[in-house]
Amino acid sequence: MCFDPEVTFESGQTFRWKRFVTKDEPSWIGVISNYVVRMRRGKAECVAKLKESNSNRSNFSDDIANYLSTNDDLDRIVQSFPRDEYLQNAVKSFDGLRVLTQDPWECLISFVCSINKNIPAIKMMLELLSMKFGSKIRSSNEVFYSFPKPSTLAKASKIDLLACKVGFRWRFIRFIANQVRSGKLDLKSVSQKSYGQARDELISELSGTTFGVGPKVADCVMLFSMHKMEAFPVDVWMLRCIQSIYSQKMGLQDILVDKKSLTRSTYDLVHKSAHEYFGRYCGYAQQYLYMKIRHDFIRNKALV
DNA sequence: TCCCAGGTCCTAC
DNA sequence: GTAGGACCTGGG
Repeated sequence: MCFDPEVTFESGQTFRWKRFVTKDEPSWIGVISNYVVRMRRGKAECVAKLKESNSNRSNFSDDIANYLSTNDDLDRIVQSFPRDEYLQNAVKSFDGLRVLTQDPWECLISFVCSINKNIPAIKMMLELLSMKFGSKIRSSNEVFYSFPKPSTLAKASKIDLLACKVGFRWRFIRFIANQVRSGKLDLKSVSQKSYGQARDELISELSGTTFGVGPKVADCVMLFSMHKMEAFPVDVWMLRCIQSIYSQKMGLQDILVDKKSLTRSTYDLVHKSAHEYFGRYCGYAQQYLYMKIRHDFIRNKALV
């Protein structure tokens, strides 16, 4: 299986993995389902398990395989991409990148936290939320925290949420937690629907079941937890990427000129064009492009 | 001090 | 239907 934790865990799709270097081999520790997992290239090891978990209902290797989307045929996915130089270079540069299949609830709250924040700040918020509202999982020499449950966040106070540095997002978090806890928003049933239906259901204006979930956050949940490959989250980085590399190829040059953000209808138009241009696995293409445009931008900044 | 950050919501045209 | 401002807050 082609999997590089370094690339995958730093690709902005997940925020709670921590990097360690032991005996000059880097490893990553994070929480998947009820397990604390140490991940190395091609190897996953259970470090600790949540005591309250029901061992009959989950199996370590199955949970890991599902999380890492091991059924994805990366060769076939990459073969389906258009032969353009920028994307092909991205695929070469970020070999081992996988689109994960995360828990939809954790993924949804993570990307609600991402609104108008940079990655270090998102990591901090999620860490604080887990420490304050999650369950402790003890390994031999360290303590980890599971991601908080909907019922816990649903009854969290404004003050306690603000202590986790989530700012104005506290309303979104508590509202969504209540919808999930009450069953009005059933993420499992959403995940079983088609991309279009599932996405619509997550976006507040159509369903009324969420608040604080627009097209970008919904697309992240579609791609990073429900494995809908047609999703193509368009954030500020993808907008820069499309403006500088793809606007002509996609016929969007007039629409995107000087744009710094997207309206709902322009977002949908960009998504439609991206789906047509990159094909049925455009979600994977987006992830390679996201890595490359950020990498190029940071490198260019360093050269200035 | 100002600007920005893996956006969304609300208001005024 | 759409542009423009507000929104918490930490860091550069």
